Amino acid sequence: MAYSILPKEFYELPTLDLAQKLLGCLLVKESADGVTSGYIVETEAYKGPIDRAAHSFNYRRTKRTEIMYHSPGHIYTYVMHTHCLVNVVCEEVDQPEAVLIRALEPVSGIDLMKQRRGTDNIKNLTNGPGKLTKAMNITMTDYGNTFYASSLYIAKGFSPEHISSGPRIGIQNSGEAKDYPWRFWISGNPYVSR
DNA sequence: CGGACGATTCTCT
DNA sequence: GAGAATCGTCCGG
Repeated sequence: MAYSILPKEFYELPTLDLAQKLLGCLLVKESADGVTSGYIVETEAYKGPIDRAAHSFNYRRTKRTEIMYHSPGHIYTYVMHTHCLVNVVCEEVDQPEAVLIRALEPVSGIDLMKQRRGTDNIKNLTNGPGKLTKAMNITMTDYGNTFYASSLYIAKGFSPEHISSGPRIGIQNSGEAKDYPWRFWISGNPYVSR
């Protein structure tokens, strides 16, 4: 194992804190055709109970959101249109909050990412939540596993010099929640989605 | 069982 | 900036 996997204790932080602490960490996926990895450069926090933009708003509990009620560090994958999105489950059991991973800076397995994405433009491989899952072959089969004990895991990376924050993206119909500044990214990083 | 609805992306204009 | 692609989940009948 070449990377230092973060232990499950790492995830025992408030959602907004964890969303920022995940920036700079290394997301790694081991699959049959190779290993891909990238630094997390952009995240969004979804605080279910009080957040109209979250699937788990007001403790809404369905088959899909069930995993958010589990312990922190679980993997929540979700199919949106034709794409799969990946989240880190946060907070204690029965507290349905999560952090969406929106963008990565490619580190290894770049040729494989290019092949899966059908482009040679490195900046276009993982600069969006649906793009990075395709580049790394993250699918619904990862749903319910954990980021500290599966073929999809998060390892120690670097500490960003400066973090920016702002409103989240793609949630225009979420009332007052659309203005919450719960999107975080590494300032100046060229792989941020927008 | 049918219909509405996206935490998106790509392709034009 | 607008529109289509396209499909699992969820809810109402």
